[in-house]
Amino acid sequence: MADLDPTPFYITTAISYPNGRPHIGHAYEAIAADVIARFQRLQGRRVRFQTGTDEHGLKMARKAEEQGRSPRDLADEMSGYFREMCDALNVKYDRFIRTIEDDHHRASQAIWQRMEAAGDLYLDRYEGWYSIRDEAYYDESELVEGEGGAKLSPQNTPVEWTVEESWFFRLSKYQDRLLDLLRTPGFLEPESRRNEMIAFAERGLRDLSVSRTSFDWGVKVPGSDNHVMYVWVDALTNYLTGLGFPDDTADMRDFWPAGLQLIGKDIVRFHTIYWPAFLMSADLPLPRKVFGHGFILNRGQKESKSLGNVTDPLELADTFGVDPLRYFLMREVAFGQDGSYSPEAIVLRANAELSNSFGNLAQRTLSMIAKNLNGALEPFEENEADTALHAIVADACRVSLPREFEALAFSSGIEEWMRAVHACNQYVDEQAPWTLKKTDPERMKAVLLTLFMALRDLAIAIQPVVPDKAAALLDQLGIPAGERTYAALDDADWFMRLIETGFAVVAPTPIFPRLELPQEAAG
RNA sequence: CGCGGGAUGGAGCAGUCCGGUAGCUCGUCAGGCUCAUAACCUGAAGGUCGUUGGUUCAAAUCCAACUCCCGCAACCA
Repeated sequence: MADLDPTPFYITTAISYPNGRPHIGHAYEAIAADVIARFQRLQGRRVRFQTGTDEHGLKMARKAEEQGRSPRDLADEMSGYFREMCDALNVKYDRFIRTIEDDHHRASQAIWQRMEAAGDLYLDRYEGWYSIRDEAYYDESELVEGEGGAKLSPQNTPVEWTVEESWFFRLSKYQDRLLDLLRTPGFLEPESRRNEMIAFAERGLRDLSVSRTSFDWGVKVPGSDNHVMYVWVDALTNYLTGLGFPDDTADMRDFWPAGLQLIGKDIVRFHTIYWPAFLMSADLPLPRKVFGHGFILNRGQKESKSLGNVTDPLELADTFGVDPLRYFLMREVAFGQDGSYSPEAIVLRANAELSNSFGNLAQRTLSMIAKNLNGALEPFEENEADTALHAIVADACRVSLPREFEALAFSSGIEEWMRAVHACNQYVDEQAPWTLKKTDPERMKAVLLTLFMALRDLAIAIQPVVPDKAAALLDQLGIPAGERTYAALDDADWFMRLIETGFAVVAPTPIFPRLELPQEAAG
């Protein structure tokens, strides 16, 4: 049956913990989610995309104290950087959520009460070896022995046996259902992460401490004013908050459960064990898919403040441009695995594929049309070579790229697209329109307009990855804003309609100028 | 026996689940073209797919063992 009713699709990123500024990893996740959101929109689906910041918890409170200001003040400033990053990278969220917001507190308390009503919360004591300096509990087995047999944390800080009153969540109760869920194909990808989580759950799940009394920067536990919720309880709930939970809103009905929750590989456990268990307890549907992407390494090393190799993603965007950066990240790294970046790699990839292959194809084609056809579009007769090229381009744009993107295999999807680009350049060379200009102007016209049509398909297809650049090219091609969806790729009449509008190609300016390696990076 | 990731032509990476012409970007060499962003196109050289053994008509891909590399305190996706 034809899918006339567009299926709603809800995609979320993890919300970022803003106790530091955004780094390349945050940018990567936001960009990937945005690419998926744009892709699904082009497919005709109703998409809702949420990202934001997770601002509660001890680390934020402590950081604010260090700086002699309120946690709220710190959160306001830091959260702003994350929002700015999204805006600068052309990440088009429907909501940028902040966990300090009132509706989020309300939603978190509501899910808490549902878990409590289900009999899954109980008050007990949290006991263990606590390091005041690390602000963390350690297991007996993690401790090391210091001088005179003193017990020390793995960081060589003193620990003492501490007892704290805490609410617990009956995670153990959900072990079997969670294992079933984790074994469900497609729920957790990529597969390596899935195996890891199954192994974790099989080892046995212990009840989870879900409240703290040692600080108050968080969501208050209903009925226990001296407790705040463990940050993950409230953080995970953000995905519901944005849809209006606990109210019975249209957004909740349409968009929950989420179609895809995109997260980093380090927080897979929270999203595929704790989160589904909370949802089961609250009797809410479970997300359809969780994907744990890999890390972006700086020349093969993890970025860290101590190594001093942290790069501001906005600097990268300034230096290389937003779209080339987006393209690089989606093209260079196999989604799900770790990847590596460097200024050289970005310049190399963007120049080779965007500037030399695709950008130059557009430039040479449009220049010739402007120069030799006065920019005019006309009906023409297609020969076998033209038909063959059309078939290659159409297949890449309508079949291969969408298939790969649907599977979150962005790199191979783009590779398929590049194949079509190469086929176009090859076609230009074989047809040699500059020769036809003298020998067979009619044939030259057919060649140039065949390329024009190919460019339009290629530009439409690649929009999710390089939205601004693709739009600029589609503008040069005169494609109306409303005719740039994937459905338009199946429209057989667009070219005739465009001709009728009298649109004329003007001498183009390069869409993807070649990038230069910055001086400091070159040395 | 902690957990996980990785080892594929000169460099960086796909492919491994569902065995069957080893793919991509860059680099090298030779040629073509001159419309175009010193871009484009063609051809060539270069790989025992970490090691060893096994299964199979057939293994980068499945099985077993082994070697080496990288993460796993904090910052942190």
